[in-house]
Amino acid sequence: MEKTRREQKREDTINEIKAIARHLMSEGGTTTLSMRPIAAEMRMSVMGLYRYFENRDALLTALIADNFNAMADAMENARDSERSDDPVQKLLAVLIAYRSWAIEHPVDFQLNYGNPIPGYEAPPEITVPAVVRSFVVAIGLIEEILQRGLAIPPPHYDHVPPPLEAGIGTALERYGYPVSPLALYFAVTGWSQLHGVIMLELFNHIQPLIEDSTAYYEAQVHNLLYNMGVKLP
Amino acid sequence: MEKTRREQKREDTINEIKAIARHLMSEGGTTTLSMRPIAAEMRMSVMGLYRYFENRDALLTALIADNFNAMADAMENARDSERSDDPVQKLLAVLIAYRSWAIEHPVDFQLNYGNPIPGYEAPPEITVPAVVRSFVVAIGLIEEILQRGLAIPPPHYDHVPPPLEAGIGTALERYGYPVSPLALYFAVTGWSQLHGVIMLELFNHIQPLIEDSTAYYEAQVHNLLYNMGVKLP
DNA sequence: TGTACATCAGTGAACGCGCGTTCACTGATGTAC
DNA sequence: TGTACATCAGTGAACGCGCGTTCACTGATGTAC
Repeated sequence: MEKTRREQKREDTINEIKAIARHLMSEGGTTTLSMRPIAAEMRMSVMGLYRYFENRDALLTALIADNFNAMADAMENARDSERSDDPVQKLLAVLIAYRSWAIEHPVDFQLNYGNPIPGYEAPPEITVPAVVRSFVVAIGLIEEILQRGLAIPPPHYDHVPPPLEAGIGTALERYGYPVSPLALYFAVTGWSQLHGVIMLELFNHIQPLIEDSTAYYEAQVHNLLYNMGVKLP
Repeated sequence: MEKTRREQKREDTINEIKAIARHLMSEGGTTTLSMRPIAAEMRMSVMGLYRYFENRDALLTALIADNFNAMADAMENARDSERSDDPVQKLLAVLIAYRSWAIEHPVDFQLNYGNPIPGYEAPPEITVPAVVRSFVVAIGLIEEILQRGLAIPPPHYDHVPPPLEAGIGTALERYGYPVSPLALYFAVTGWSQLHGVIMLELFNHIQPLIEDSTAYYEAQVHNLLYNMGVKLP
């Protein structure tokens, strides 16, 4: 079914609204996004916007959903376009792509992972599947690395710490993803470690100590893999 | 010199304003703090507040300075009240105290490390010394651990990665703190890793995967030390 | 192909609200002699 | 100890602004016959 002119124009307008919203957030922060400046920027009355989004929260939800999907796209793309078949190389590419996306889209990353917006809560049925998508990319590669014996974790790190076993088990059941508990544990560990690097960089906290934050992130990624017992070239 | 009744009352009022500001931020977020609700909560006219803080930004600055100092207090206190003389035990206590402070003061932590507040920038001459204080606690213990040979870092982690040497060197000169580059590098690494864990916990991102976030944090702290080559009991 | 009608895009005034800050003020507390 | 004065705490109206959303509307685009 082809798009009518009207449908096409509608889609364009929606994208324009989103783009302007992102731009305004880059200047005024994510937590104070408001409809009126968007309308002004578009040379349109405020109420015109309500033809496209039921209210401000609906616009936020659309932006957040876009962001999670774009991030997952970037990660999947990094995995699939890595020349080597080595899952270690693929994982490296995916983790690098994760930060690249965040640094190239600081406001979008902030909208998803920064302060909650007062009075707004993202509907889980929208966000959870999108988050799971990007998580699956990393965890799939970790599982493959473990199964193929490409990593030999040291004794203190070759098992899920006992107090965490229950929680990890519950999570695996809930999302029904067939993967070992250790792979999930490694994925969470890596996520939280790299998340900190990205957040500190995004808000300029780490720059006074580290000049080259790209090199710093890469060093952290290498540490992560070394500590899992992966042999890097 | 003793405080007059008036001075004492003034101090009390300032503390009351701050406490109410913190409470309001815990409900409405840090980025939308405003003067009028504070005044309302105190059953005072808005303009009364301006006797105590020149404007909203001055109030924010005071809150942020308090936070950094309280955090440094908590860390110094953990170091000094650790029974053992072992710097490894002291470092463990300090790192645990760091998270405890964040979890017990989520809004304060968010104010210092979360989204920047639109239109506001904390004056560095206030924040930098306060941040340095808490950094010094951790890095001093790391340096002692290294000097006393209590940690034998593995080959991939016993030196600052070459692309980072320059930046680390500059930072050491700037702050004039007599410590080895490797100690600073370890401190930054630990900071960024644990920062991620805390941020994800604070905004409820990690809870679906990890039930016991205290145990998770402790596992991360142990990993951190293991990877530095510290022998833990 | 032409026309009547339905749908959609966008307008503009208004409501009720909240914001930081200004200004000129009143009354209470402290101080100097 | 008493009094005149200075300082401080707090008030209340007003300014000019921005916000999300309501309502009733006009004009353009598409569709059915």
